[in-house]
Amino acid sequence: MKDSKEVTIYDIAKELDISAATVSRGLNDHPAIKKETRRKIHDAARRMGYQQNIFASNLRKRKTNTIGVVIPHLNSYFTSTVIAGIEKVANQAGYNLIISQSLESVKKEKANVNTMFNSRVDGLLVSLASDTEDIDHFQFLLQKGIPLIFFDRVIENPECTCIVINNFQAGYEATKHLLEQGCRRIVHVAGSLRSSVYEGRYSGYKQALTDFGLEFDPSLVLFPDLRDTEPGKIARTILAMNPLPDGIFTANDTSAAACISELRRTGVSVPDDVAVVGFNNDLLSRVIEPALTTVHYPGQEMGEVAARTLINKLNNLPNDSLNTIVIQHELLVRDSSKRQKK
Amino acid sequence: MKDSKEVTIYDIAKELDISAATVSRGLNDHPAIKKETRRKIHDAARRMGYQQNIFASNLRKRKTNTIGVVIPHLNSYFTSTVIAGIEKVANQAGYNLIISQSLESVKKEKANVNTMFNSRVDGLLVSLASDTEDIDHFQFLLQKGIPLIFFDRVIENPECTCIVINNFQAGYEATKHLLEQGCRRIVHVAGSLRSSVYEGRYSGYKQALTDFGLEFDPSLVLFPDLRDTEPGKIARTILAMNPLPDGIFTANDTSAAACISELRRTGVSVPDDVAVVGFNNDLLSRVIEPALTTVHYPGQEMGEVAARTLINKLNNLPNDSLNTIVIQHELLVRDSSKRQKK
DNA sequence: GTGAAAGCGCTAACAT
DNA sequence: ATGTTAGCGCTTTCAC
Repeated sequence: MKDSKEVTIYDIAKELDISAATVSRGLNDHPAIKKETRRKIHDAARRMGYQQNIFASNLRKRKTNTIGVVIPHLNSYFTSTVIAGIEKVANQAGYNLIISQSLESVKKEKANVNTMFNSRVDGLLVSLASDTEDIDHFQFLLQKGIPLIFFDRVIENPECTCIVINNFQAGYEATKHLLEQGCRRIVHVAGSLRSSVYEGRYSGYKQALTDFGLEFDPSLVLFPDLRDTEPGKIARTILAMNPLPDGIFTANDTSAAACISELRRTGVSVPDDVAVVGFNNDLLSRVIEPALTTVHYPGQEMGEVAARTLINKLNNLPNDSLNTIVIQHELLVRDSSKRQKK
Repeated sequence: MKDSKEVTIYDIAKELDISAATVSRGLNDHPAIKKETRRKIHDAARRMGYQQNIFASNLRKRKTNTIGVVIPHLNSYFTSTVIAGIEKVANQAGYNLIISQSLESVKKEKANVNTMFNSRVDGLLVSLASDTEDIDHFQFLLQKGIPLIFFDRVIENPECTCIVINNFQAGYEATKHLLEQGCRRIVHVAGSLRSSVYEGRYSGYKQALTDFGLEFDPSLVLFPDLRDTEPGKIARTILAMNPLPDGIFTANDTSAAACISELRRTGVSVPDDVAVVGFNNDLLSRVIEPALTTVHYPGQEMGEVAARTLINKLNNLPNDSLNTIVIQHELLVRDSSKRQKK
């Protein structure tokens, strides 16, 4: 059971024989309070074990200094770097974070957004669930004047800023790289096309094929469940193809890694028989043999930019109010795709 | 800017010509309110765009229905499964979560705990930073009657429940397995011994050696920075050993994977020259070639148990008030350690 | 530079 | 089954 005796500013006021208002001001380092008085107040607060009641404060101020973050999943290297970035900027600016996962479900996404709204977050940073098809469930936030910023998995719209990488360009470069290595039959392991990031990578893939004068072959595009914990399934599908492809571009590193290990187990050489390019620059991309060519995805930076953009908006700063901010990605060429020129 | 006009229960009360108290009860589905009235209230609330003000509610109830979670790092498969487990149980019981990372620093851990305390969390779930040496900075919570539960990285103590796996036993089994595969010169890649989990694994390793009549050789134990992103460093240290070891037991999968790929790159065969066992059952353990023998670490379950224990405590349920709850681990034998009997 | 007083929006005794 | 009333602890306007 909690002690029912919480120390309040009234207790401190009584102790020091001053008013609660002065204590409140002193605690918040209001300039109108004498240094001496301020010191006394802080001392007493420490001595008496005072802890601010944030609820009372928030209730009164009608502001929470809290930013809500809604993401599809916590369990990826990318996500945790994004959050690290957000946290860094938010903490510096004196904001706290509430983080929640939608687990790739619009329904849970809606529920989370509502909870956050009820918690009166000052603003929201959102990366959409893969089955989110529109952003109607965010409209009420905008109407209430709560700033909203999308990052990574976004739906572009005139009302809120989006922070993204150029997935089209990245997919294009990845595919182009494979083509330049001599690949002509390139499988694409795609993610759900409802998600902006996967759609972009897929389109980039198609465009690169076209630019190299190759015909797009739908049978070479796979749409597995990228979250599937059973790796190898994708690889087996690919191995069953006849003729075998000579290149694979996957929309994430996990499935690329699964492909590589399964292919090699079956005696297929990577990169010589099949060259592989992944996406994300996950930790495992450097550990796997051969090291995986992949697209570096600057999570930390994306998080920092998103948070900074939101906080600027909260402070009504000029903010260059760009509608879409594109973060630079980078194709990291490693052994899994490096071939001798044929 | 936010609309200054928030809809309150008074607005609803006026609209329906009933009292605010009734509205409050209706909204919370208090049984004493007529179904009919309740329906009217809910309808009006929806129609008028009412949203509960959680701060007012928390302030009044002196309870937040929020659980704080403090963890060292968000970015591991294990951590995200733990959080998934916590979230599942917490949500079912109507609790919200605040998550914060200590980034392996006691200092940040302290700050986070204070913030959570100020946010009046009902209870706290904590996995300690690796440089945390005592739990003095949690004492004030206990004095204030805020229940506290440690999980995974714990310091055992009489006052709070700890949820752990038996790291000693797991380390013992891992080492014993290597010994049974014929290994006699086994390197242990350890984590910081200040952390309970790594200390346990290390002790288990030593005990197994002793039980097999082998002398413990301190020069075979490495203490690298397990968070180091430059894999291969550990492996190079091992490769420089003369004679080469014939087995490696690492305290996590990442470093095991790094070792395997570096060893093979240098032409050392895994498992025949060197057998490898990791720890965590990370996703990459199944992707790497050969598949990594590892200790399965039941994160989801640990999270569920931790949350349930805390919530029981919050509800003053019997709770079997065990001081330490041990979750079952499992050694998963895969190819990286399977040798022909010599 | 400090105090008095009102009120943020909600809940829960107590009363009816 | 519903209403009255009194706060929860804080901030802030206005007054001095």
